[in-house]
Amino acid sequence: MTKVTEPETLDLSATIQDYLSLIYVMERDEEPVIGSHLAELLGVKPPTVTNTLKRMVRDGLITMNDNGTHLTSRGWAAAKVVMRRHMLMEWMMNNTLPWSQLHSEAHNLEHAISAMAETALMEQLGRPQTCPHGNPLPGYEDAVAAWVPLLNLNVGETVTIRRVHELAEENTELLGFLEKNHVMPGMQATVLETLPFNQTMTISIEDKKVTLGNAVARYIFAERTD
Amino acid sequence: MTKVTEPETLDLSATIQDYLSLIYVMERDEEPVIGSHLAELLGVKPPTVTNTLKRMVRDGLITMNDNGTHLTSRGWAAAKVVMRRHMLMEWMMNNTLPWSQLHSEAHNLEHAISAMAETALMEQLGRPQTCPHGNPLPGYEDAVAAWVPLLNLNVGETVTIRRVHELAEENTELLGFLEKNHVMPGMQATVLETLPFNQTMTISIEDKKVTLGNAVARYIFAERTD
DNA sequence: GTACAGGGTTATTATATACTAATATGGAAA
DNA sequence: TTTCCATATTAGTATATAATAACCCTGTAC
Repeated sequence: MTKVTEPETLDLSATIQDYLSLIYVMERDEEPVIGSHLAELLGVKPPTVTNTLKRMVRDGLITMNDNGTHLTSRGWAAAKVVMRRHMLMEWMMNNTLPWSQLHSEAHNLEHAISAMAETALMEQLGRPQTCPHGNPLPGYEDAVAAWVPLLNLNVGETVTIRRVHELAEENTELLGFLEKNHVMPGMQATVLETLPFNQTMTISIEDKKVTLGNAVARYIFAERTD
Repeated sequence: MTKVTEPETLDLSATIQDYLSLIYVMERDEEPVIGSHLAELLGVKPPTVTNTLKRMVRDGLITMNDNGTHLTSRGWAAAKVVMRRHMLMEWMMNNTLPWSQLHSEAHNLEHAISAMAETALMEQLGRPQTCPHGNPLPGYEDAVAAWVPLLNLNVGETVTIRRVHELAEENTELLGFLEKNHVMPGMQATVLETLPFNQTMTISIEDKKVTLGNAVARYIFAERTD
């Protein structure tokens, strides 16, 4: 059992926490941190991002140089707290709201929960290793490492859906579509057809066909069942 | 069953929501709304209150004139939403945190919960009429009208504790003291002694004596059991 | 009547967060 | 080479929220 050594209190605005969690995901996935991408994802204009990132550098949360933009150790620690709180809030609302709405609800709640509630919830929920979308809690990346994007599967393969990536979670409409079609962790799926030239693939879940765009199929992970 | 007609979305900052709930309690209890009291309760300086109240007038949430400061109908509606969300969040955390910490946790969560989650929780919790401290949800003031302040009781009376008033809830230390001494809704209490000259009264709960200051006893309500 | 207390305000400043408009820059396309 | 696109930045402005310093009422106590 990994010892949790993250800061108890998070004296950061909701805005900064939002920046931190996005940068966290990019860094974790070894993607470059691009300001205009942040602007897009955060729904603000690029100058706002420039400005805010400057404050984050000033406050020792990130560094910016030729090497790109990266979290400092302080930034990592804070970002982990935000991510974990987000995921715990998703679990907390799991019996109250539909799966496709957990993310957006938790996105607000994550900034409002105390360290004490975080700790109590972690226990109460049985120390989960993933969120309800299958994304790993900080420190449990290994638990999801073996799952592969649907996009990488071949026709005929049967798998268990395990994970819908954070970046796909940002799109509530998409989540609703996935939920309606049972493209959710735990469901059994078979690849029926791939149409690379069309940028789509079709899978079958519970005897229903679903066609997914490749951009989406890249962000859904499954466990091979061989 | 009263039909709930409050606005679905609450496009107000956490700050404004805080002002609204304090003013709501004052208005509900027919106390005057005094700016410096707000400053005290909110932990800000009076000029800040002046400023913020001006914005609230501008935004049609309150009126200020010779008649005093009062909620508009829009202000009432918004304040009721905030109050209800606060109380629902207290119930939501009720199995996770100790009673004395529900209030401060919910104080943050209340600004983060969506209308949809509010509705779902209301049902899931069985449409409660009070919060875990016994304060009435907006529209259910009648449910608590018969309860009397401990301060009004006579020596020898045995009652059931029913309510710790919102203004007492603001003091987490006090709540901890009350919890430790079982001064909580549902507990049986007997008045042992009143010392008006000393501004205290002593009650007994579960065979333990507790002495309360009158300022506190005024804010704790009980049900007479005759 | 003076003085003080309680309540409230104005004026000024600061910070975080956002915007628009304009500019810079590196590489890819024409 | 010239143009264009993606990216980032600077300059200037706005709003909500806070602070401090200073001042203004209106009673009440003495």
